[in-house]
Amino acid sequence: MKDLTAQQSKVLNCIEESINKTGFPPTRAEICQKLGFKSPNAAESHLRALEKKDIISIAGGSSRGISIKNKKSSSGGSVPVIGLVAAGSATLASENIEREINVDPSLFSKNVDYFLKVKGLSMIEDGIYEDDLVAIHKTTDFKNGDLAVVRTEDDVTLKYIFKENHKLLLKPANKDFDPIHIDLKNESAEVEGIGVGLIRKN
Amino acid sequence: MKDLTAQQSKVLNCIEESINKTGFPPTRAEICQKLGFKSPNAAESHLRALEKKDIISIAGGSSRGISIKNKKSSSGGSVPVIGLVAAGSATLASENIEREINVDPSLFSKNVDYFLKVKGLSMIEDGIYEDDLVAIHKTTDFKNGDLAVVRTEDDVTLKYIFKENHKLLLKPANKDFDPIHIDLKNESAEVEGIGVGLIRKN
DNA sequence: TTTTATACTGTATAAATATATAGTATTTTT
DNA sequence: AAAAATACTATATATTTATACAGTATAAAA
Repeated sequence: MKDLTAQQSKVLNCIEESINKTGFPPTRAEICQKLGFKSPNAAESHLRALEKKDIISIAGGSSRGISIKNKKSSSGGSVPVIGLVAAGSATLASENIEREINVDPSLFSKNVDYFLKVKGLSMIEDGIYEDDLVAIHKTTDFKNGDLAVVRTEDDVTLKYIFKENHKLLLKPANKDFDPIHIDLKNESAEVEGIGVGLIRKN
Repeated sequence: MKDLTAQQSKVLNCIEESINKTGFPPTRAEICQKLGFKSPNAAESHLRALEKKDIISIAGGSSRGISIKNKKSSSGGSVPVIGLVAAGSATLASENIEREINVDPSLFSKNVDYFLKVKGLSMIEDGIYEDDLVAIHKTTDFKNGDLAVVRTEDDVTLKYIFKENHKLLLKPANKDFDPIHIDLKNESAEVEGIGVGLIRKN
């Protein structure tokens, strides 16, 4: 999905606020009043930009004809939290799920299938701490440098991944930890997913 | 609650249908069209009856200004995201809100009033990066060592806070940044809230 | 470099809309 | 039996509202 500009976000937010508060979408003039614009065309053009980006739809020829597209279901997505130790086997089996949390699926760039609770300090230099919840998008695809959940023959680990031909490099972000080199000719390794975000509880 | 007549129920149903289908309430004319009335006043008087029975409210002087009363509370926890630059003034004013995200309120230890989008690298050594969203619980209370949103005379900043008598220490987590010392006898500073969590989007 | 997108002000107007007024008729409540 | 509510048609109009057109200016993309 295309990113919204700061102003477009404000307009979108203004629409949401209006619907929540009054029960119906705002007029151009109301958007202008709330955001301090002096011309109705300021609102109009932002609305058209949002429409172009498929965020809202505008019913032609009717007042307040704005509706927000792909509204998520009320409860939002419930996403399981899994301990890193357990991530190896049947990842999403219920016995591995520590809890479920509700998150806005639109929060992260890609769909989040589960949160991985981080153990150890191997990624600490890049701001990933013990007990942080790393949002994982399940996929076997990755680009070099992605943060990946990798299942090796005897472990599951969260590292930066680099692949060159049959050689896999799993690189930690901690100088006290050594990178892991895997030769796919001799050993097996599978990418379970990539990290697309992080949640930390203080 | 007073009972609705058959016609009033039809009109109410028509309103609900319109909101579900289009995202906004109907006009008088649209109600007439759907229910086969030939005069806009037919719809009007039914609406006034529904208003009198406290089923709906009608916003005077605005089109489609119908809203159905006692609706369920809106989506779970919708929490605004605010840029650090804007955090100073009218913090939660709509023009400062970049977007809203839905989060599980139980996710963090304390109630989250807003997310602060981090600017700069002053907390990078403790895993708080630029554009991270720090979950802020609005309060003026704090303990020494808390991560606090502090409004000084000319800035708003996110730092570790330590207070001893009239002296305030705002400590960054980056050796390239100097701690800020504030003598409350000479300068003013206010704690706007404390950080209770963090969300990062990759 | 040119084009496209963003981000507005300012003015104007056709169309959409709420809303008042004047009726008629039936049903329900007091 | 009278008053009030219901349930409409019909017409009119002030206001709201969407929307087009003409500009200016800046930033980003091609």
